[in-house]
Amino acid sequence: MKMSEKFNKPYDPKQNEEKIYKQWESSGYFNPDNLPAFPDGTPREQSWSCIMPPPNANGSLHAGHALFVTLQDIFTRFERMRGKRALWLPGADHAGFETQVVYEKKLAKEKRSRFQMSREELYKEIWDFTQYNKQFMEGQIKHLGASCDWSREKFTLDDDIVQIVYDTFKKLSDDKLLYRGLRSINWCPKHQTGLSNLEVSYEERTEPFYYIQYGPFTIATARPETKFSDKYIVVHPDDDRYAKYKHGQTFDVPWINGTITATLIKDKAGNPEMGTGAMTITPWHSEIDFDIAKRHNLDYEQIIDERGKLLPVAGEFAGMSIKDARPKIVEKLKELGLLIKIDEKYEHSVPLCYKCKREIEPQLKEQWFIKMSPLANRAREAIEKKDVKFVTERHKRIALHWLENLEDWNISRQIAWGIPIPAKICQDCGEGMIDLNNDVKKCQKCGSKKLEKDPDTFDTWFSSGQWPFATLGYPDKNDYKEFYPTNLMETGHDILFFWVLRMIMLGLYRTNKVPFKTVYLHGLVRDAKGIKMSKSKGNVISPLEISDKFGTDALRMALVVGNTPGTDLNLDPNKVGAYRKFANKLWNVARFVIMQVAEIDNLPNLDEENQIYRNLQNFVDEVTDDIQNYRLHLASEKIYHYIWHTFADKILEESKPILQGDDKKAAAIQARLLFEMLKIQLKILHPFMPFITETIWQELPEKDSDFLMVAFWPKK
RNA sequence: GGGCGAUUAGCUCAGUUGGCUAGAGCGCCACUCUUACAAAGUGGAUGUCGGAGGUUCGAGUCCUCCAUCGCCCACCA
Repeated sequence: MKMSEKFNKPYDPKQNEEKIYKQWESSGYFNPDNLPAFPDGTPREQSWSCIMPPPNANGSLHAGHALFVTLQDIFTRFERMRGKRALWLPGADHAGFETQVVYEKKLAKEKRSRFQMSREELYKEIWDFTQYNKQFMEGQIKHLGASCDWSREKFTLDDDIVQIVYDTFKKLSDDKLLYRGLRSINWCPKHQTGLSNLEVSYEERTEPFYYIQYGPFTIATARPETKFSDKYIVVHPDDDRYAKYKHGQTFDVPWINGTITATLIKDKAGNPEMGTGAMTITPWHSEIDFDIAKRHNLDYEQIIDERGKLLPVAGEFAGMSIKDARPKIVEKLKELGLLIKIDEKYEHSVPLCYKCKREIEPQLKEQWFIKMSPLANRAREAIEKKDVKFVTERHKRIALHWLENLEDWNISRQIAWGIPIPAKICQDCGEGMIDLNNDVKKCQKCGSKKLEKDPDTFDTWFSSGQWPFATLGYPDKNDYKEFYPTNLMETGHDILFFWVLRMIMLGLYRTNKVPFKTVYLHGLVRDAKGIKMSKSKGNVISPLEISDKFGTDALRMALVVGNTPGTDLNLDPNKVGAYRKFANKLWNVARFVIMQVAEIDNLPNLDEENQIYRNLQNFVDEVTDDIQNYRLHLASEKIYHYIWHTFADKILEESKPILQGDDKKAAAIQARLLFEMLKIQLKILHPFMPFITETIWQELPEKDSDFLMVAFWPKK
């Protein structure tokens, strides 16, 4: 036997990785349907599946993507080697709002704006943009070694996916879990769309709190600019200070733009602890106020427009932005003698658009809402019964808590980029009607024929929340029957609420089964110093650059070793460098062992009773147990340590005298031992460092499968 | 206002159900170009495991309190 000439030193990842990936791809083994049978000829029967969280098709991969690709690939390769029909299904997400925001930034750079374009033009442009990104992204995922089945790849805007999403929408309506309602929603004045509660972030601010004379009352507010037409004053029914006034009593109140008639409302929403215990309400721009108005059947009026400017009701202030108007209004209140005092140290949290950080301006809008509590209750039950298990106990607790008091979910978005909501809106009475086949011609409520298509699109999470069963072809495709429920959902803990829990709720709702049996949540990938990566800070580490420099295998190890589930990880290039060294170490170990074997003509059989060999088998069992229990951080470190400090440092060193001694038979036996041990080590390391292990495997003079990728996991 | 996590070598972090004479990588010191490997090897220094109590034969690991940092949740006019 002779060593291949390309078995050079040191190990060069670039020379091998791309080539190996192409070989894997053309082998067809990423597709579970093509996997070879067991050595004794029995076919693979047990299935295992994982759906890839579809990356947003709006940019290149970041370190977080590299982490999930690595983790999921490890599990997939492990299960495949254990003889399962392993399916890892890849996809891409149109990522509605997120993508539109990215695209709007691009437009802004080009001095363009979406408000100068038709919806159709915008949609078309973003479509081309995502198609380009999607392709680019797939190449990057391949670069990271992902052994996913590309033949089953899905996009959230594929026709069959959209059809399933529409069916769910209809079913929710039939089951009375969907309604169209006028409600206060989180409106972003910049992006011109409503947002779900999850898409609002809060910031603690200290702002002035104004005490204003309102007839016989003193009210307190942080937002005087909303108060123009306030004509209801609300106090708690049990507030003694106001016991002398009666519910429904009216007062003539000198107000900002003249005298108005105010009505007293006694409602439990009034908080005696807050300010003076008396407040006026602005139902159009506050959810609480709107709820009060509904309870008492009060009038409401829009004060601020969608762009955050004051409407004509503001009189002389009309057309001004809130920010500009506030000090001027305060000035006028002062002139009118209505301003009593200002508390400068009022601390409260201000709702902001999670993308642009502008203040959310609540607006009343007709939107589609999903009633969450029935869905949430089922999800809680499934989690409590452990139909869905969480690898990290604390995320389970967080999940259960979140599911306890879920508000209804606004799934309407006023953006072009997304799945259009299949509905018509009556222009006369405002009734919204589901219209899957474009055959609703007149209003089901008032009979009017003036119907318009609902211009809105779905919240992107409404469609991605159906991803597991939709990608597998619910309800009748073979993949659905075989692979659903999936085994593993691996994703970032930051989208536990956005995605994971929505999938559990919608999955249970649609299929009566949980969408996945186990949830593994990883943390955020930060930079070497533990600072969150961001483009503005300029500390973004590109996984592709790191991979080019150190090799994908090294990057993968750096992402896994010491990275406990759910905890944030600092990605330090030095750490990646350490695993490049390890790759080189393994390379040289393999060279040495193959060199020894190459000098022997007839290798004897392995002595399976050999103690060193048995120790390795025990070690394999331990590592197998770690992987099965999602302790990749331990498994990877142990394998690293075994290969370097047990096998290379001790076993190989102690073998040298035997190998080079006079007893040729003993040398041959020892060579066989080392060779078999090398193969086992390659196998158990393969899920973590697939490229180098496969490269070495293909240089072996004797192997038990054409590709290491489909070799069988060692066991006693 | 509620909840959660972290605090271990100079730095970044592991340490699964209590058994650790506490580990890894990087960094540091000394010596070695010994044909698997200088992207290496051999040897070495460095820690009252945030603080105070407690449970235990035994605690980095469990309990209580405290301190510092970080995160999440919550319709506080």
